Amino acid sequence: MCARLSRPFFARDTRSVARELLGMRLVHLDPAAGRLSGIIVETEAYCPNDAASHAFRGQTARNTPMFGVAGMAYIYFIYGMHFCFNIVTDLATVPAAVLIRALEPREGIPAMSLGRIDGKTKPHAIRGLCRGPARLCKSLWIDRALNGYDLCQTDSLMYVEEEAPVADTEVACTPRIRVRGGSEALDACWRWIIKESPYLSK
DNA sequence: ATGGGGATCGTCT
DNA sequence: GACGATCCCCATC
Repeated sequence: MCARLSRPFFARDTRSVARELLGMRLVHLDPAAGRLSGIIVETEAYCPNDAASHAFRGQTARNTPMFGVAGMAYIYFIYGMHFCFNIVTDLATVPAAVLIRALEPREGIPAMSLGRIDGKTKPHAIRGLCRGPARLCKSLWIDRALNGYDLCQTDSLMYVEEEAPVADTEVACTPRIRVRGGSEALDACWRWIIKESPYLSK
């Protein structure tokens, strides 16, 4: 119980990692907010040689974490106001990552709601706190400061905790949300969900 | 329940 | 200079 997923878990085929992350617990021990966590219910794989991946056209300043070590956070800023959280996978020389798209909120729910209050955004019902990649970042107090953070250090403040595996019968895969890059990238079923979860995006 | 548009800025062409 | 691995609000049905 309470084992943290270690680097070998992430240093594997990206699609397997995306599938097996379902049901695991993402934890952030935020110095100000305290212990925040949720069960992963929706993921997307961004694979090597994937036209929809930020790494597809080579290394740049933004995507540098994807070229780093498996188990690192890759956090990017999008639409001028949102962050999205990925975990780097596969081998160091083959850039790939899993986007975490939705969580079932578990611990620190009052602090999650607090994190959403920025003067513009209204408080959310629990169901909406982590439903979507940008919403879960906001609720878990994840931002630019954690870009490149290693989730696999023994004293890490952000990590994935092992939970009971989710059976194949509870899982489905679909095309990814809002990606570009040609029919192969559009059609590939590289988004994994826990079918009956009420906490999915979209 | 569903759909359109605005917000807002870092990144790459 | 364009646009994005998004979200929220409001209008309409």
